[in-house]
Amino acid sequence: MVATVLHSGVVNALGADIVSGRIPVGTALTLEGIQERFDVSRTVAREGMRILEAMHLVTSERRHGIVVQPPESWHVFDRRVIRWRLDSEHRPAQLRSLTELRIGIEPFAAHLAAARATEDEKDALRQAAGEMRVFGEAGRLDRYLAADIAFHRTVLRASHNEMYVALIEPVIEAVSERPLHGHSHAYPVPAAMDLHEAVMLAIADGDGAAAEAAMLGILSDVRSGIGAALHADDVTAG
Amino acid sequence: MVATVLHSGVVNALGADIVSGRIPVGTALTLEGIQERFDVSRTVAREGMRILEAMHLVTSERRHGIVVQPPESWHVFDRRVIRWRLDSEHRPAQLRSLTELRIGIEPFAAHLAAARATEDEKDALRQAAGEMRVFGEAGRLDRYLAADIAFHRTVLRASHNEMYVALIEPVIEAVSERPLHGHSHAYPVPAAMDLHEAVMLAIADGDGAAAEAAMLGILSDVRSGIGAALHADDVTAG
DNA sequence: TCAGGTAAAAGGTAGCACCTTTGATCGCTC
DNA sequence: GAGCGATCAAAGGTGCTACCTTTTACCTGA
Repeated sequence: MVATVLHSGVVNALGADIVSGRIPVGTALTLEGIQERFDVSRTVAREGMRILEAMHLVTSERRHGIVVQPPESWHVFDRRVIRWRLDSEHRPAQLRSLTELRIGIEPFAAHLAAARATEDEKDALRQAAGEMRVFGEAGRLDRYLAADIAFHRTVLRASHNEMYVALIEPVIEAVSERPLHGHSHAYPVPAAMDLHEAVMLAIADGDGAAAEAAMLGILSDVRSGIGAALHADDVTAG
Repeated sequence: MVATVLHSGVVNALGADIVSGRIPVGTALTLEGIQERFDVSRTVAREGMRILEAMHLVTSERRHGIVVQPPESWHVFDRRVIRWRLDSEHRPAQLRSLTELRIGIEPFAAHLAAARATEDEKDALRQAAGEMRVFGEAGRLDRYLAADIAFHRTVLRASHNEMYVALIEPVIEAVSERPLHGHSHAYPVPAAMDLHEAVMLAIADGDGAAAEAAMLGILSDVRSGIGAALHADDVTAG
């Protein structure tokens, strides 16, 4: 928490506290309280609050103080909000949300990639799929996972849609954590390698429908893993 | 642009300028320049910059000033960034991105909704689907569109995934603009009403696969509308 | 070519005036 | 005496000014 700039220390600490629920919704902070807690000047406290306000974690009103907002209004795609939730006890809920998001967007991202991938991106996909095969068969799990991550990252980038691109980090987070999501069978399976190869070939071939279908195949076991949580009652964030 | 708080005026003006490209990437602003342009104090200028910095529209470095960042680093899901892009000459590109996002997320949102919708949400879907039928057959286009919007909004909300919920406004924006996306045939068609009804019934019935399939049907003509733009070269944001 | 000086610009501090909202107190009426 | 409106003080964010500190790009000169 060594802050090159002071306000980022304030933001990180308070943001994590709010997102984790340690500071409950509705709590009214004051600038003076923040100044004292972090031993900073009013300016620093105010700039920190502006940042949290931009994330919709708090609102600031005269006479009312700085009021912690409910999760519904948070900017849940903000990198820092995601990070804070992953670092809190809400990590499982955050990973579930991310995985569901991934299930939604990856198939059509593959479709778009088939239409828009550059030669460089196609090369990167070929290499990633190849490495998954090689390291998967060799039992090199770490390298296999790295190739897997590179593959999915490249597909999203190759969609050339800035919103899909913006979701790369969150999706990668979900990909990396896959084993935690009820995905019980041994991790590198031949079927997965085949499917990644199919996605790669379809994208290289410009066949959007095939790329989408193959990506759906990759996600099918993630979907069944999520299935158990589908009727979960505690799906509200916070 | 009447700003109850001064810094929001600064943020809105500069944000729109940056996002539209009127202030090119790499431009270095200074606090002093901002103070003069908007006739505000240093405090206000700094707080405004903190907000733009939180959106990753600018970075602020000593000696360099406040440097405008490239579109890749923007927080493209920030409501204000989307709004500014929609209000700029990049509106078509933004709508295309949003429509592609919608195509990705709505089917699985329907799937999730089938598992998680509350009774109230199911009621809202029934009502929206019913109104689409009634107003569609009566030729009341405005009411038909309103019901359509309510329907899609409710499906996303019923997914009970905060990330899908956070995408409601952007998706609605795309839904409202559908006619602009090469969607050429007359707007309220019986097939659309049938499909919305099918989604509603599947969700009410808890049948995720059916809900997803029906939603894919709703999106099929949006997808064909996008098809023309699939190989567009100017897909980079900014 | 490298060392050191210089200055630009953000980072940070301090403190004041002001505005809005809240809520308590006071006084008037019935 | 009870209720109701007016007034006033305090809280706390908003905004401004002034000034010092720190970083670092860039220039100068050996």
